[in-house]
Amino acid sequence: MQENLVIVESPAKAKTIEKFLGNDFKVMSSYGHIRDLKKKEISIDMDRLSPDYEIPEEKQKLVADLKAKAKKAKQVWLASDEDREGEAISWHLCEVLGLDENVTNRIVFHEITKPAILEAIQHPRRLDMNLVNAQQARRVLDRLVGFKLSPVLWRKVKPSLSAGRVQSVAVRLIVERERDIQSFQSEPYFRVHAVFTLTGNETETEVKAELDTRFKTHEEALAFLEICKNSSFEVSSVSKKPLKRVPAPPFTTSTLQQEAARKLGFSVSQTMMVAQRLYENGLITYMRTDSVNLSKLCLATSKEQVINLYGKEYSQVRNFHTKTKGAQEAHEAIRPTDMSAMSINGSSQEKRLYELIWKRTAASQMADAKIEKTTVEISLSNPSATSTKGGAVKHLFIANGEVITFDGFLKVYRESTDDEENGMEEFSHILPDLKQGDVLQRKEISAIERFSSGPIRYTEASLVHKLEELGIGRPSTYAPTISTIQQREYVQKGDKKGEERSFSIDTLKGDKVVSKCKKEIVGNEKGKLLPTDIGIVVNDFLMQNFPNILDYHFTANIEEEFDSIAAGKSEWNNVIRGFYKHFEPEVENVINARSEHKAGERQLGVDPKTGRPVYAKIGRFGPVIQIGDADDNQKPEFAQIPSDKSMETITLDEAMELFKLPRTVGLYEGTPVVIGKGKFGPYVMHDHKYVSLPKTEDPMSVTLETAISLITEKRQQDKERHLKAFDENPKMEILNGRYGPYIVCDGKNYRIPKALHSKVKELTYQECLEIMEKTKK
DNA sequence: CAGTGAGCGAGCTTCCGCTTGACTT
Repeated sequence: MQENLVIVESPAKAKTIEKFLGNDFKVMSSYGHIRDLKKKEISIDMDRLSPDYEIPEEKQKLVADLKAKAKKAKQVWLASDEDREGEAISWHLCEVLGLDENVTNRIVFHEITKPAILEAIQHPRRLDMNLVNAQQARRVLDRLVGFKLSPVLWRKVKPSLSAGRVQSVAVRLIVERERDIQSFQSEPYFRVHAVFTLTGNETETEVKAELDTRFKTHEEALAFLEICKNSSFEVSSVSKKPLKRVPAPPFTTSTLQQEAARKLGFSVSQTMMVAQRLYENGLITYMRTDSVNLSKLCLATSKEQVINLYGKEYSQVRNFHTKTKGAQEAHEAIRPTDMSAMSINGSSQEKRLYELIWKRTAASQMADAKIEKTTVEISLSNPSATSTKGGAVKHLFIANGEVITFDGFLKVYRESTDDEENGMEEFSHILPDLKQGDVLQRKEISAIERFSSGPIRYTEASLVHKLEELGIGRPSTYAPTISTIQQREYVQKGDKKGEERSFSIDTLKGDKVVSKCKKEIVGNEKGKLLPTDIGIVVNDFLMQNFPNILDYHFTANIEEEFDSIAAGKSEWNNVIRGFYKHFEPEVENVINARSEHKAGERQLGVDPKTGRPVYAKIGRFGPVIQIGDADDNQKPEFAQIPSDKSMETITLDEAMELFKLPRTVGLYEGTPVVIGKGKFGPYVMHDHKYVSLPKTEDPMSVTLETAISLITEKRQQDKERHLKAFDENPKMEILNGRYGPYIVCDGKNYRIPKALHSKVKELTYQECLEIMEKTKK
């Protein structure tokens, strides 16, 4: 029996540490927190503001096990993470396992290496109750905010909604960004590009340059091209400047999520799932971290690897420091556990994520990239322009060239940006050797119309980045927060279709200016976060009634108070009381404010036929249009607002359109024939069966006759659908679908080769099995 | 790839942070 029991948070960590510690030590895991506020109740005594903890059902067995092992051990070592949450986990362990907090050993380490663990064992300390209390304050505050605000939303907006310190700010960011985009006015401007030629000894090289001025109007741009017509061009200066690029720090959770999204197209939760597997297989360090620190061991092996692979001049050992607000740095940066493995075995996703992590880590230990930037100024002189304006033409063409003189870390890794327009090109542009006084020939000069671009929508990953910047949320909650706001339908991940826009290009070539008008699609965005009507209404409601909670600095400010508790300068109950004193009456006021109307409700006008009021509002099941009031003697009518319209902007006319369908066109076989509109377009419904309306038919004017013919046509089709059944296997059938005959078996579909289409009815059971086998992959 | 589609009438919903479960033979 081991004399020592060490308790850590993660089972994978426990396994590794046990190897370092020898036979006297048993290492177990708490699997995170073992105790929490009750799930379904507020669980806080409102008079004393004291929390009421319980061990959740799913943790009972584990806790019993820990208890038994702790009893047998002579010495228990609490080795949860060195941050607020970790300290609290240790305290809960003390309480639950019946350990004396005044004597129990508390140890911490920031990296899972043998020396770090042995070092930690040498320097145990006692539990830090101030830190524990800071955590209790954090926990209680979040519960109060969440469990007091959410019910207000149930009453004023829609049941089952939620609000919280983190998620509500995330939604706010998205709603405000969307409004910024809507109100952005794009302005046109004109940039001038030139292609010159330099005639040397029997060679002719091209020089591309851009004018240093952007014109506001088409007229100015054309006037400038006119000046160019009989201008001469000369290199007026050449300057060379060395630049350097430095590698990005190693990955944290947030930067890993961003880069995996940009480079691999992973969603935030996908990244975390793949990383979790890599971690469990011992391939990378812990994936939920805000630290950019690397262990000494990693620095040493990285150095060795870089020198081996790329040579000594590529190596540069670097230590990085975290700048992120509120970072708690309980772990290392995310890195391969063994830098000598450049790649691993595993699924393709695992391989790709691992390689990304390897490259980022290696690059962080590599030399700066050196770049030589050349700037060439090309002046133009025009005799006639000079005479009219009394001076030389004031504009200059600028040609920029960048040559990588030493690639350094760029050999393995370059960080991406969210700005898709500026990709790699800025680097590789090479200029010919030019000298001051060189005369250039103009080949082509074009004025291209461009448009100022507004803010861009958030992606999952860029939202995480923003939250981190504001100090809101933690590495373990970024992914869950992103999914919560989508689950609540505050936000949707979707595509925003671009709009077509035309722009002008005027090109001066020879003595002629050729004008063209081209078209482009702009603003096409994929996988961006868009606010829904519900998200907008909830946000506006919370902003109006609880602006302090939604304040972007609320978390940062309250964190200062938690820090003060952790430093022993304030008492945690007082901090919570101070907050609740203001918060509670606000909640009471809002919930008691008697109002006939739901949040976000808007009257569009009156129904032209009946004169009853028409509203847009969030109904029991989402955004609806309502005609009439609930207390009318005539019941109100409802229609769902389709997803391509928004509650904020829908007009009375558009709203009234919604009530024109479904409409009954008549009776057939004694039951009504109804024309409706579903999510797949207009349809005919009769006797609980549906037939899609062809695009050529207008749902508003389609007649009973055509509807009936569609119904009978469909019946005929259904009859012909079942081509063949088999006695051998009732689950197998040959069906006729939109794309011809196919085999369906146990819910799965298999295509039949074209050559057999004419004789599908003769296919035997055996033959079908063969086809299925072949088309499986 | 292989068909889809309504209207909803009691009781419950909800927070943020830690961490991975998964009953047998």
